Amino acid sequence: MAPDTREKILQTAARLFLEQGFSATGVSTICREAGVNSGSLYHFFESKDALLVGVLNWYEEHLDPIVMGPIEHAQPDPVERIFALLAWYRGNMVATECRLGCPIGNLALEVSDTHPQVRPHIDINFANWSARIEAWLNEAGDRLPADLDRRGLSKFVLTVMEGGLMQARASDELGPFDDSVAQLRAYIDALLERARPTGTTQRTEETSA
Amino acid sequence: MAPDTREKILQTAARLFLEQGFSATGVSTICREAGVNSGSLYHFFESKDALLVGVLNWYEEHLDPIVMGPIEHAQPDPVERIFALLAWYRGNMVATECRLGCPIGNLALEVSDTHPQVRPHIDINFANWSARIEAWLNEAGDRLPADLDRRGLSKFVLTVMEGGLMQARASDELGPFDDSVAQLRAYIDALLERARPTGTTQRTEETSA
DNA sequence: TATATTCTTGATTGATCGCTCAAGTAAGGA
DNA sequence: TCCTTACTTGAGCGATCAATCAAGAATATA
Repeated sequence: MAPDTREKILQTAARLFLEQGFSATGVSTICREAGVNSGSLYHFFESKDALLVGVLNWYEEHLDPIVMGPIEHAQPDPVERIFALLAWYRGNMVATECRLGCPIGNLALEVSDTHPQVRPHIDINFANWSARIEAWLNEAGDRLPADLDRRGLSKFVLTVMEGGLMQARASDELGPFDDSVAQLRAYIDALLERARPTGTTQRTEETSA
Repeated sequence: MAPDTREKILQTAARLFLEQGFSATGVSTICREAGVNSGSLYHFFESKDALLVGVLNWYEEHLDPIVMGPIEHAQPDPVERIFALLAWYRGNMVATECRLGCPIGNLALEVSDTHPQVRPHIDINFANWSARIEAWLNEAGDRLPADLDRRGLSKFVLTVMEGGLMQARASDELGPFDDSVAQLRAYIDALLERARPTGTTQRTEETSA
């Protein structure tokens, strides 16, 4: 009968780190918003840094059930799934008026250098994300060129997502994100075209010969 | 005969914000490392936030003389210039063992939401950066398809740079950055190929017919 | 030289920082 | 019932935070 105090602390900290950043968020604020005393927080986490690791583990555990799972279920086509995922992040930016962005990306730039013991946990989150993209690319089989570096392309998709979100937040406009996704679409369309047997054309999905 | 105290403060603050982040850097640390008393700092900057704006103005003024200018001079080909620029950032990452990254990108994620009066100054830095890329793409003329969205592609190049640096820092490896640049290269190669008159081939630069 | 302005000194402010701890309550097993 | 462990309480620790200010030094103009 473990209390949900720990979970409440994790979710509150995750939200505040996303809204304000790690350094700018005080432990006292986390306690107040979680409705918990500092002694309880330090019962479950030995330091603010340990709490940050807990938050990153929380994200690692919830990527599939919250993000990847629903998208895989909603979009059967592995290539379109990539753009459905990017559209999911776009939807978050619309809902927040170009705020927040990606919690892992934010922490990556804030603490990778200063907290070397935390960095690997950020790395794992990114690795899991792009590994799922790589699996989708493999699922696409010979619709993509045989000599394509699918692992490299999977990291490229993450690059596009993070870089697009960054510029969207900086400009307070979705334009740069949409521009980036459009360029990625053009690139992947060119890859699909290159892998297509000569003499065939395709405009909508599931058309062959 | 304005003293160089202000400049010393700006450069010290820029370095510390890059190494530690904005929130994690104390004003007292800036003063100590700049060899200045806090009263002097607050004589030139009315607050820590105003100092941050000063740092962003400093970056805006130095992008051309420090980064873009030398690269334009060293690489005459406008398309190769893009990859020379990316190689310049890669060189910084090699020199710092995958630390620091881009100072503007770091600040973009840390303060865009919490300091709305600072965000436009980040936006300007990004806009200047991608505007230069756009000028290079225009310089490439009909080597690129006429219907290409060159402004969108210029933002895409910034996306690739920032996303690649982020993953390089998170993984402590240049791999994801190199992967991303390689995918961008493949995309731009495809664009060059598409714009090439039929019946011609090209492998090295400055070859025609 | 006289005067005004610019810049520097550095101690000090109240607030907040991450964190501790002794005491107390709750819950489970025997 | 007794004992142990798990968890909570909340005041309080020393340190550091961003920022202030009265005083003085340096500099420029006249």
